[in-house]
Amino acid sequence: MPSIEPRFKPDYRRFLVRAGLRPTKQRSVLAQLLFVGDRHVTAEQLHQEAVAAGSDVSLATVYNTLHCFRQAGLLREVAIEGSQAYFDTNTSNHNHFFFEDSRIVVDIPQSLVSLQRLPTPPDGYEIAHVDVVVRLVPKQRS
Amino acid sequence: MPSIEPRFKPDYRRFLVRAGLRPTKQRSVLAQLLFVGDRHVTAEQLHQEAVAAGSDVSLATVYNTLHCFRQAGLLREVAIEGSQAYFDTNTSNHNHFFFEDSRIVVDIPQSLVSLQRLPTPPDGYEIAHVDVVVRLVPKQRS
DNA sequence: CTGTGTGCAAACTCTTTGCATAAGT
DNA sequence: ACTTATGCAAAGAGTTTGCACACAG
Repeated sequence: MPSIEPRFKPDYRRFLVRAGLRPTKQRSVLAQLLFVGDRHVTAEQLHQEAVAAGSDVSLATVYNTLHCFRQAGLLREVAIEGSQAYFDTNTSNHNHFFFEDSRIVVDIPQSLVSLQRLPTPPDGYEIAHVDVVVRLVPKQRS
Repeated sequence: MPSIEPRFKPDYRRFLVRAGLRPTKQRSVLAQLLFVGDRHVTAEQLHQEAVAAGSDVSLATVYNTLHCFRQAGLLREVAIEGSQAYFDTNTSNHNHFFFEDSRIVVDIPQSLVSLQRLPTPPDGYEIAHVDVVVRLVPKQRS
């Protein structure tokens, strides 16, 4: 039986119910960690945060919950690095910086970049999403 | 001892030498399969093609060779789908369509899309590459 | 010959799954 | 009560690695 800190904000219970999800302790804790602004986390990161916060959620549940949130439209999964999945709490169509040294993902302020024109999708298809990732490396010398 | 079809074009041997790589049989075969235009392959795909072409290269060698080619600047690795790595024989800064149903990657003709302006990279960093992936799903109805 | 590449199998990482237990309504 | 979520451990996919053998120069 996991010892979940019972002092989670009840707001997140309502938040989950509104999204059509059962407000379990684990989901409340994870929601509380996730939806505090625009975040980009891996399952492993979120799991460690939850453990550090005193609630020993299992990694499998973190995965389940992330996919559950994704299906509910609360998160988007972004493919940036080969093997690891990043989950983005900002579900709108926006762009990302990726720091290749630290493997950190951050949003690019909306105004700083924009596509001049979208390509016409091939027949029978429509555009689901446009992902723009600007990959950054440390500058060589000054 | 793998039974490699000995009729690989010697051009690819020179091609590899020019890139600073030892022209082994396996590398020649893989180069011949890869560099016939703009291709986007996974390791598994390329391995199957090589086997189908009669040269039983091992999957490990396909991985080794792909990374070797990437380091030599002959390929670029594109992160599109969570788990699988796609290798792109077009190393220039261009854009991609990704068909989510068939998981196929194709280049977007250069002229069809362009970034209006690139964001200024944060201090100490420079832009290594900009990846634009336009994700396509089958259109709902006609 | 000498050094590098290859093949195999095992290891590894990230993710998913099956099943018994626990929690939500 | 009934249903759905959780936790664990095991399975799974994709990729990497270690080591003996083979090949290129």
